[in-house]
Amino acid sequence: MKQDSLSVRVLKALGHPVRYKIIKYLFEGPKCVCKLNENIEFSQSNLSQHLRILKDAGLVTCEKKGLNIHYRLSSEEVKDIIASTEKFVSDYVKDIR
Amino acid sequence: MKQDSLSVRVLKALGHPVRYKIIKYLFEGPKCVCKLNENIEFSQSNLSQHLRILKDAGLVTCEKKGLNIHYRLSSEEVKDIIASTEKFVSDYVKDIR
DNA sequence: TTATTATATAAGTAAATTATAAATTAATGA
DNA sequence: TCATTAATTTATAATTTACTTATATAATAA
Repeated sequence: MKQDSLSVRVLKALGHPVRYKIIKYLFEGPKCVCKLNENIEFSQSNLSQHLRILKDAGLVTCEKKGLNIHYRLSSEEVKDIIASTEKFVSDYVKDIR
Repeated sequence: MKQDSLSVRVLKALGHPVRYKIIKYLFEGPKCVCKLNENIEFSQSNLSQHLRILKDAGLVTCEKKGLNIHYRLSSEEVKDIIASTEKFVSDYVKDIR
């Protein structure tokens, strides 16, 4: 049941447009916060908080490089979660609204 | 980008302990609401609202059978989303807290 | 037709989440 | 050392979500 609540945390972390976008952007490889910030429509502070949620869920890790901090997917398996979700959506979810 | 927001909706729907539990229970096959209700610690009304969120996300469908309503997974692909999440969690997420 | 059962909806409220702004920390360079 | 830059943390306001209670709907049985 502990396992389940960790899964819920992961899904919840992914279930927000900004965090989803960050994760997909990290598919390309590690990015520093300043780079991520260019793609986010909100404040840098807000980005930082979303990154912490992703980190707490275990989805990303980070590494300091001088003044910058580089974030990356913690595992290639993160991509599988996104892939299965997108597969499901494109096969079964009709675009109502 | 519309595709992405549907994916976010799916992930968000799954990212709640009650809804996650419902989905996993439906792995066994279709269940009527009264049966689902036995496994949920909250009110029937609350269950009903969670079911609507799952339905709006396209994760479940329902069918009336007399007085009862049976819910089922809309697709076997829903299981893949859960499976990839659990795989990730068991491989990479350490059990802090 | 009336009562009963199963489920959904509505309205209200408490709790959680999201975003902003301001303050703080840490690394680097002058 | 002081200033600058990158990022985090803290506080808080705004919004959203979750749950409860009460009410409504729809199918069936009496």
